[in-house]
Amino acid sequence: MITEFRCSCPITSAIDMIGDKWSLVVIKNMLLYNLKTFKDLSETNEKIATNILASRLKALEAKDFITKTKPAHNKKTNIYLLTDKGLSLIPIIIELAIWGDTNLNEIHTSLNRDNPIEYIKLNKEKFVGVFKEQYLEKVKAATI
Amino acid sequence: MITEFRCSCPITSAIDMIGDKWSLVVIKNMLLYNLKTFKDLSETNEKIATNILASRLKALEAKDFITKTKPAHNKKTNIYLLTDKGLSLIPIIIELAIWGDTNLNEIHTSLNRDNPIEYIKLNKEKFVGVFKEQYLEKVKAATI
DNA sequence: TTTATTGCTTTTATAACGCAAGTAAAATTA
DNA sequence: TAATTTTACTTGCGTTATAAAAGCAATAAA
Repeated sequence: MITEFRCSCPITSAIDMIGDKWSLVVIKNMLLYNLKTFKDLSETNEKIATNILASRLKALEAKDFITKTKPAHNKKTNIYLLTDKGLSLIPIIIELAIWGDTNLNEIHTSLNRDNPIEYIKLNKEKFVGVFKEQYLEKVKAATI
Repeated sequence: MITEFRCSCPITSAIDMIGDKWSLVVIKNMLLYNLKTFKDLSETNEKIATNILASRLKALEAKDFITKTKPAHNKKTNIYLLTDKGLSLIPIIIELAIWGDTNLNEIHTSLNRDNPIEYIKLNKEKFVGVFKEQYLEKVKAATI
């Protein structure tokens, strides 16, 4: 999967990089639910097919959004973690969350209302940092 | 093209609605360059195929992101305009612009540097309103 | 009245996605 | 230690989405 850029517009180019059906969904699940393994990521509500997940993880690693490492004590399980570049997508994910929450509740009645999205809306900038720190803290805690 | 929601996550659902390869690109071109006709939208740098454009405009109208009207004095040209719901995507588009500008310049050397994106970064919230007002003003000016 | 423009549709081809099954290596259980 | 399970994929094949090119009807301009 080679990323080809349609033109020199940064918006269109951003969509060329992460605007497919699955990339941001995978990154969201890593970020918000702290999912790290192939199995975890394959068992989410979105029900991604394993071949698609495999190809997407490979592409995300090639684009430096995630890293793939095997922990010393476990030769079987791969650990996928978000890089700084992956974390730089948080503002986009937050805007998608706000938009979805605000605009899709009428159409999509089964939308999840458990997220404290009102808080996020009022403090967007703050939550970019909050999400990033939370994620990095969880990663750190799991490593120790 | 029926939108089916993969699950009840607002982020995934937002992607289900506008996360295809073309929807946000078409909306961006309407918003930033004030493009209104099929011809205008088919002649952008992205070089969308006319069959894709036709299907995307139909879907965007069905989802209430745009309206399609024929002006009284011209029975040939259709005018496509963004609705309030279409304009509600501005924050997402802004984040994509900022992200693309910040992260893609090394990879994608031909990225357009003419946009005053540094201003936008420093005043995100303000520019959501600015873009919306600019668009509505242009539409209004063209109607009179 | 001829020609050009606009807004598409149709056709055909290719790429992406999705389901089901299979596989290999590691880890767990009997 | 052997058998089973788990994890992380790959493979094959059918379906859907996207793309390039051509065509066409209605309107507008010359």
